Amino acid sequence: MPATIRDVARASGVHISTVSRTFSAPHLVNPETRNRVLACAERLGYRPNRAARALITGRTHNIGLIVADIANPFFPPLIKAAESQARQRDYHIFVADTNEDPAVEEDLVHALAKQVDGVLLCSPRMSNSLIEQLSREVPLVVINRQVAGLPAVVMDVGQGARLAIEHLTGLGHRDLALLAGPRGSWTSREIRRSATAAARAAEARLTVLGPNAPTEDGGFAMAEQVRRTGATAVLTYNDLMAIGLLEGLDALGLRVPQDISVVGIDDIALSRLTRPKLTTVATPTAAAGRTAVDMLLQHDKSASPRTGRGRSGTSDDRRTTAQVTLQTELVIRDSTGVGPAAPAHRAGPAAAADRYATSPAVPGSHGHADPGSAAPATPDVVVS
Amino acid sequence: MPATIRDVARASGVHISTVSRTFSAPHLVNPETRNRVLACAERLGYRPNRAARALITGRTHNIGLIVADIANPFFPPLIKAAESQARQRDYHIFVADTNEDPAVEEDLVHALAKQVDGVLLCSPRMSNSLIEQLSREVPLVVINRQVAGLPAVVMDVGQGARLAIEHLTGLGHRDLALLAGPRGSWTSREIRRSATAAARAAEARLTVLGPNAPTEDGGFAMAEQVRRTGATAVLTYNDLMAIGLLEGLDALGLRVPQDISVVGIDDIALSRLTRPKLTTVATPTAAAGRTAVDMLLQHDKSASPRTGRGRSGTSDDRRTTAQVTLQTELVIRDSTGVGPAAPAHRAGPAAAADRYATSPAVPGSHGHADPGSAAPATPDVVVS
DNA sequence: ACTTCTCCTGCAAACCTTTGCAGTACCCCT
DNA sequence: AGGGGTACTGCAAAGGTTTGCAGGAGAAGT
Repeated sequence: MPATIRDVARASGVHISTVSRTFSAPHLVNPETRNRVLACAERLGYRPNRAARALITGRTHNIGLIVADIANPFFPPLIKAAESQARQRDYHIFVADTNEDPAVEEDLVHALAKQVDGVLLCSPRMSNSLIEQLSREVPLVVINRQVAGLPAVVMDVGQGARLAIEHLTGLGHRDLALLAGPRGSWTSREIRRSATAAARAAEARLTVLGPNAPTEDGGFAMAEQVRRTGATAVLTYNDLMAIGLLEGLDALGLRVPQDISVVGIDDIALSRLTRPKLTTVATPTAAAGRTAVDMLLQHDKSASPRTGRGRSGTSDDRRTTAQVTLQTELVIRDSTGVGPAAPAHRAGPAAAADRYATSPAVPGSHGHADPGSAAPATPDVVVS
Repeated sequence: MPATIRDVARASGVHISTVSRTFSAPHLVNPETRNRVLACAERLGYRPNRAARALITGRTHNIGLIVADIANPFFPPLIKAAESQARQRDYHIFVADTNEDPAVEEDLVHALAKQVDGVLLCSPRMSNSLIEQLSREVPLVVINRQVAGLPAVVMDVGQGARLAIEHLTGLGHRDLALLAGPRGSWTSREIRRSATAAARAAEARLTVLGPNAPTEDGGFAMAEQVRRTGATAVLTYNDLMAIGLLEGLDALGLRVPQDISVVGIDDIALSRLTRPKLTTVATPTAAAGRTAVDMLLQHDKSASPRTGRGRSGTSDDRRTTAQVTLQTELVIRDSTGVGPAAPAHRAGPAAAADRYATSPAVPGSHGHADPGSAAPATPDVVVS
């Protein structure tokens, strides 16, 4: 029913190749002819079939973006950044959600494979070997994970976790807990590794609890267990869990930060709205999205315009597969306070602020977060 | 570089059609042959090219889902519901975000057109005529909008707005304000229409402010203007704006609900976490997502397997294009209280609760929202 | 032994484009 | 008049798959 190139050719009395050129290389066709063709196309409502075009050119001008859970506020900023970056380069982004399920993840890569020029794999839960295998099917860029031989952009959560632990031990906490993330998460492993090391260095005890669902519910459910560890400070895999934990602790009658301190990771917009405001590790999600798109597109210059004269030449120009690491920083707000071993003259949530350079500029989105006219509005303290 | 059907055929010594059948109609090929083919395919890492397959079958088994703003918590539940429904029917969903920009919206429909079997257009900002035109290019189901001749699923926000206004006037408010949504939003028009009528019926004054960006910032920015209207109660286009407004009013030193009442629309998860908890109109987003997928797939049975013998037959089986309307309900929490004209013996936020049947069951997601052990935990009051 | 079936496989057209190559027409120079 | 451009257009192959049709082989029925 929809008009094809042939219909337009017939209607305007030219060969289909001329119609094709009218759209993909207008300068090659006589202005007069071109206008006639365009008019017919317009009249018939013709649009080039992108699937057919992709079949022969090998380029779809689409990018797939697979995320673990679209409902996690961590992802939207990344998605939006990727989209705008892609749009600038005349590409479109198709997003898909895996529900944290590795099987769905694999399935989606296959589904996207031939309809996109590459896939951005965000926080994948699959095994490394599977990812490598899939990368032979479609160009891949992984985000929040390192896979040998694949381009990747990771946020340095290891450093962030270290900062968080140092912040807590600096406040006098000696008994720490870590709420780990989901099984298969590279990020969770990094956090655990780094937090463990930092705790050991500070001679503090660290209990790791998990794996857990990286959601509010996941955090809420662990409140009781956290209490049982006797920890006076907790680091969580992400902000959502921290927020759930906040609620859970509240339900248990524990006050934050007086009885127990909580630190999240991600710095989602929501973490500024909780009571108390959440101390957290800020990750540069937007930058990650942009970078990933750039890496994919750059690596992608080696198009395959028709098979040409066969597999001659050195098609294996697997140039240095870059791995970009983005820095993180600690944003100190109100959910962390002094611990039992703290110097006596210090007290209150913000007591530790003076240990660091005070740069009140916080890179977040909501400029109005600290209205200024209302409560004292302690500015965020940022450590990096 | 990736293996094609021809490679597999050559390797297993059969014709390509046999390979094709091995994958798309296994029962038609001798088990022995089939195994040989499968083995070769496995060895070569062959995967059918979905684009090529779509070209000839006319079916991609993909569905496009276009939303206005993926960062708005309203959408993820809808997306997830659509995804799981689609997955059940062996379809994949590709999501794209328009940034609230009608031009991007149109562009995306074109980009998706030939790569999906249909597009779910969620809260479109385009003109009706443009939508109709696009619907000739690819099957469309619109969500949160009514377009003549197109299948649609809408949530009855009109009814919701009416309930909200009646709730407020019932509490004794006589001066109301409405924070409208973005230009081009059908939902916003519906709300406005219905709210105006309800206010008139109750002989209350209603000031409409807008259009506004449907975000926290959008709500925050209007606090001052709301105050200037002298209204004692406000209804907002969505929860995000209501939450922003809450912050804005707080910054102005106005107390909610003592000085001013606020009602949102959507009942996003976040609205249960604000202080005070937000009174809001709950919309059945998940059901909408599921329904939309079903409508698309059902309307889609009329596949076009090859052009066959031409345009014979009655291809114009444009069967009754259904329009489904989903009910909404009012969830009364703590952001609404009595107004100046209220009976004297009533006071406090929950004072109006007894006016309605008290059904504490709220359909939301977070089962732990009311821990029970903590504060009195007033259960949500639901009106529908 | 002949027909009729069933089961399997191959052939080739079709889907909608893009693009290298070749051909035509015309103009400009010398 | 002849040579060399330039500007445009047509031809046909190619991309990877599906599928109606027909043919071959063997089994079963008469």
